[in-house]
Amino acid sequence: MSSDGARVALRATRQRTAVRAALADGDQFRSAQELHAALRERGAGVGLTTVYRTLAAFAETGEVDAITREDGETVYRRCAESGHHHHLVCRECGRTAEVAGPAVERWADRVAAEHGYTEVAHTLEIFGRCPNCT
Amino acid sequence: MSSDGARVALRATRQRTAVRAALADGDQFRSAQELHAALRERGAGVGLTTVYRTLAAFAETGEVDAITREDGETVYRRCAESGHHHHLVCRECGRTAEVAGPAVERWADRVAAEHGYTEVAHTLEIFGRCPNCT
DNA sequence: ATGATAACGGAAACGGTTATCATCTTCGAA
DNA sequence: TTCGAAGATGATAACCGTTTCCGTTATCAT
Repeated sequence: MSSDGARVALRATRQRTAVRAALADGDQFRSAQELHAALRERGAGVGLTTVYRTLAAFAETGEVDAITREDGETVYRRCAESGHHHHLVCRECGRTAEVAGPAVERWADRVAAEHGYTEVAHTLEIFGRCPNCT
Repeated sequence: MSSDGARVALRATRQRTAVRAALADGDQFRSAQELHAALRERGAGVGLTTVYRTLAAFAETGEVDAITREDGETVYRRCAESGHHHHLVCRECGRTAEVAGPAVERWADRVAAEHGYTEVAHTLEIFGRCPNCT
């Protein structure tokens, strides 16, 4: 059980700072490629590879939320709430609300346990049309 | 005189029959590529493109379940239960159980309504390690 | 049987993501 | 302050599942 990957602090680099700054710029979910383009525009060039690595690392530590959209692309946003939560996403404009559902977590864990499953995780996203777009 | 855009029945082709037969062969979720290989092995050659198209069409009509795994690959299985349900998937061997969670459906709808969202849909998959693989 | 058109399928393109590997940076120990 | 090992970077090249392209073939109502 030496799987506590987030033990060693990440080194402080210009690139990681830049990615954080870019993330702080908005509260919408954005793809790695969009963030890469935004960084290039503001003059803080960061390699695409590094953007991917950095976002993956941030997601690992919980510093950002990462969700996989229906088309398979992964998008990131700095986390408003800490801890486990889900998202209510407008399929028109992308507006997102974070929602917590303790009951759902318990339900998922219980169902999995009833079937004898271990190391349980789950994905849950709610899609709809937000008030503005309705 | 159809009252709406009810879909025209799909034509009966050797390929669609073959894909159905391949799906009937097991009850695990399989990828389009796996099904394509299985079809080739049993001598019923079906183009990869056609396998993709056929599976997408079947998923559209509800004839098969399609879920997107954590790595982004889409996998298919013929549907055991009709109606809305979710899946408990072993991330090791792919074994799957279908689970219904009326309470979760209600929760999702309620949360979305509270935020003013309409035309609500949701995705929910539970991943874990099944008894055999633990 | 016939013709309109749905379906097919091999090849090439696509697009997001990851691997490679040579080079540069960080940071703690001396 | 200096030094160097481990960490981090990034341009490029794969990778891989999926979709598009488009000429050919099969289906089915008439």
